[in-house]
Amino acid sequence: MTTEQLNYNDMSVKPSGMVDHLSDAQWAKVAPLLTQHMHYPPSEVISRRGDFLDHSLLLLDGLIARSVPSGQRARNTFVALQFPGEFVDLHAFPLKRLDHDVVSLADTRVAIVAHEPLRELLNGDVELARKLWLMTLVDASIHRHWVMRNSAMRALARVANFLSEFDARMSAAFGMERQSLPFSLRQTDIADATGLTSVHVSRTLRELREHGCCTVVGGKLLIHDREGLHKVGMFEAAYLYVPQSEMAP
Amino acid sequence: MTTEQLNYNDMSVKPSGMVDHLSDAQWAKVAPLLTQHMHYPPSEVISRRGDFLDHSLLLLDGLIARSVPSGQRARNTFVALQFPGEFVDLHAFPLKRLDHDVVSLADTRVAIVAHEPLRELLNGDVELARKLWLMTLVDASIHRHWVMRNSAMRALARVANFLSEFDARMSAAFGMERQSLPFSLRQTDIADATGLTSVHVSRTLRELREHGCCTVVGGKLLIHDREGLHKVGMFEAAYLYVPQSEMAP
DNA sequence: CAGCAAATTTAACATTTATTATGATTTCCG
DNA sequence: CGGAAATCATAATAAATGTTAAATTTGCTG
Repeated sequence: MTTEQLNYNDMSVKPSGMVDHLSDAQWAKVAPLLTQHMHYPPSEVISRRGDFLDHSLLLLDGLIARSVPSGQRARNTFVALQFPGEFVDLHAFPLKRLDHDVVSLADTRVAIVAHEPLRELLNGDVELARKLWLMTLVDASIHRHWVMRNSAMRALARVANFLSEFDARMSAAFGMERQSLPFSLRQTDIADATGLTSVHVSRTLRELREHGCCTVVGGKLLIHDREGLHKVGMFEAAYLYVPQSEMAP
Repeated sequence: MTTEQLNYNDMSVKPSGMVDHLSDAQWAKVAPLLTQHMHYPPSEVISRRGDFLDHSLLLLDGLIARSVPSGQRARNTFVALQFPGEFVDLHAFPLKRLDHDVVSLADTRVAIVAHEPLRELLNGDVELARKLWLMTLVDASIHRHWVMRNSAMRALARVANFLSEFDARMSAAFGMERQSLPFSLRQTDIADATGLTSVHVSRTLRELREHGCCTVVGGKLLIHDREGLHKVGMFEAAYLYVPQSEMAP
């Protein structure tokens, strides 16, 4: 569908996105561990809460949610989304036990990193180990932002901020900003991610549309006015710690 | 703010709490780095969002909030609390730049770990480095729980769950469960941590009192019915990854 | 293309939580 | 001990969001 996909098939080329925190030399050490790929259709549970994992996943293409049972409703709550070029559950390497489900939200391709060879690699490369540590800490920074967003922002700003983050992280994954992004989330998924009901998400998206900010339609997110969207959502990207090479195109 | 120089012996006993993830031998390596102590009165800003840190803090006594400007209101939002025996901002070691303020919520003592000697120590001890990585990942797991709590639980369950976590983490810090805990949070602090208004927190605490679960009064949290409190708050402690020695007394 | 299932939109209404304001209580200091 | 400031409690009201249900649209599959 897009040229970016071609790059991901060849693991010798470092994907854009989070793994851009790694130098080319570091990527050259990690890539040989990514021998096995998997493909999932949307809405597949890839790993389950409570599982003890002996491997982690690098997301190559598609979209993944990290999901926990919701406090009171029938739905789930998304505690994180992962975009192409990001590790999905690297925290399972030190932590072992998973505290959330891993669910595909699109046609999704991942590469598997077994923990045993990863341990050996990292034992011999302190700098690389620190980079991987850093990547999990960027995840944590994003978690903190989600706490703020879902605790302290009203629906309109909340959804605008969420979509701004989606846009920014997709831009990092693509290596460029776009006016039209693939968007495989349903409104119930936006609801799960923002702590709103899907009915209210529908109302809120209409508002954003009427504001002239953006439109979600037909599996696409159309950004009409990025600056306006950021303003409504009070969006500032610092918490994403996007690597340098992404910022200067 | 006051400074104290400590000798090596004061830190030779490993505190309870999060650092219990370390073996005694590992603690013996970390303790010599904790030469400088600081003391803060309540409501002091210890580090600021945007700061580039060359050190991290280990909380010895008191309570600390990690706080960000709130999305829309005049208040702040707490994205994390740290308890004695926990590192406050160890993530600043790989990440450098702080994305939140660090604020004392009680009379608070911390030990300072400079990053430079820490780097040298960790370069020579892969296992220890992995343990510190793990500690920051437990923080991240707690962040995810906060996302769920503040996104998907109603006020009563939310506050009950929050107080259950407070109890559980204080128990880990003390090395034992208590019926009466020091509780230096004001109702506005609970509001900042749960994404409610202080007025609604007041109502909610009354409800918990009337349920016979617990009472917050006079700087103390009195647990009348721990099981009932957990039930109202749907609290399950797995996400805290409390080290073994804490669980089996 | 028909027909079905899923997803979205809309409306009416209910509930939860926020806001504002005021009085009561506690805490802190001199 | 007294008085000021902070904190907490409560009430009345407003606003935001949830709930339920039905109509509409979309997308998919045969």
